[in-house]
Amino acid sequence: MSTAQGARARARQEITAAIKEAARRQLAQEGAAKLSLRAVARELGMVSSALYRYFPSRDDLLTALIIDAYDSLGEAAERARDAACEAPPAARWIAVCEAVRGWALGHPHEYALIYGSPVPGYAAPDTTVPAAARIGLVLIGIVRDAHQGPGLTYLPLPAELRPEAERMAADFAADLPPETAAPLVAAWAQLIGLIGFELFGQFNRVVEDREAFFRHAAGRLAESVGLAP
Amino acid sequence: MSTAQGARARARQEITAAIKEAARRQLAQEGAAKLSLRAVARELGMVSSALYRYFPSRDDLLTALIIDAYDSLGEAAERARDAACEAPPAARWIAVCEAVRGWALGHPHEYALIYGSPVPGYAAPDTTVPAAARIGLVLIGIVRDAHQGPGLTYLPLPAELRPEAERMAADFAADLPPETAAPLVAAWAQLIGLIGFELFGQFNRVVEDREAFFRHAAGRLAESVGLAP
DNA sequence: GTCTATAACGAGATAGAC
DNA sequence: GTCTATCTCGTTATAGAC
Repeated sequence: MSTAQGARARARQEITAAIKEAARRQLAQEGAAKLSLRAVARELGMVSSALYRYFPSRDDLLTALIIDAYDSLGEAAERARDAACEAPPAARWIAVCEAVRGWALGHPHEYALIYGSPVPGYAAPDTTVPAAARIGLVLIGIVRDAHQGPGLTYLPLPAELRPEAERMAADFAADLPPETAAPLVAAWAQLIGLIGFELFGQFNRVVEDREAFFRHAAGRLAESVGLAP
Repeated sequence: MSTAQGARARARQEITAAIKEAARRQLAQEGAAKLSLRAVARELGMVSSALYRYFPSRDDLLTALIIDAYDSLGEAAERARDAACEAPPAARWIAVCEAVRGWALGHPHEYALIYGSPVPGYAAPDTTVPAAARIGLVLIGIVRDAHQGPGLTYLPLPAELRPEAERMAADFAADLPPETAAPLVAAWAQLIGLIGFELFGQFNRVVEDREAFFRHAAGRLAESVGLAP
């Protein structure tokens, strides 16, 4: 009986994975706005109503794809961090940035899904938050290591930012000085901005040697969060 | 006869403007991927084939919207620059950044059109390049003023970035030291990244006081391109 | 209980004849 | 420019296979 349940559960997982895979293909071809359950079902030789056993609605399928993308990106970042665990924090920071860029170049449509324009009529539920936070936690962790180890440099907080900085630090980096909270969040957004510009074509005819440019920018981001060069 | 032609030209311009306005409304509701000439025509009480007198294809309408958006953003940036022409370069830089953010918050769907995910099946033609460059020229101009006036500080170029930096400087900032080229381009991408994160909801539950956070980040971007604080 | 298939709904897009 | 016939879509109700 447990075998039968195991087999059923396995089949269910396989079909779920096949649905998501087909949906990702559709994502690449038509974009998230046009993701359609019927087209996914057609590609799998299923009937559209059968998909509702696996995803209660089209939006739930989208949510699953978003969570998968965040997790895939987070995993790539964590692997890069672990591979560079012997290096000083600034080098580890750069390695993680390059891993994020590498993931984005390898998964452009999933990148667009999570960091591109919102899908009209869709609002990501709170269940996406933990997956979305993974990459942020990796970046915070590197700064934390530097704070507990070789040291962190930071500029004094301007008065107008102090309340917000203290709130941010209390929320997600209670053990770090509040001076680092805003630069960290800004560096995170700026990292994604750099990658998005490359991915979405804004660097065409502007930046040629993208690797060298990005490595340098990532290094300056590391400095901006207080990591010693 | 010249009167008649003038009236005709005026009517044509008015209808063109009405079409773009309706298309922008559609953009806000359905997204760029689903922009359809038919829906635009319906909203205007026209027949879809009549639109082809004004825009040869859906892609041409999209291109016109993109150029308009870049121009609108560029104008906002230029106005902010001119309004702050008495202020020191760093303050002018921040004023321009805040104007860009203000424009984005006021025109989120046009922002998504130019800086968000690419529209599947659409490739922006070269005719969009001059409009897209306007905002960049404003930022470069501020750095140029600082270079010719109060002075600019910059770090030495790492060897691996020198060829690319010299190429970039020769392309769009021949009168500036090559050391500033890469930081300028990076700051431009990072500025858009910051704004995109706020606009697309990544700062939900992370940044509360968005104005203070952004002003601080813009100030640090100014420093990153060598403007004295 | 778990799944797939059929059929249908209301809404909307689309192609082509006229 | 108009009309119609035929597509698409998400979603649900229902029936039946395993």
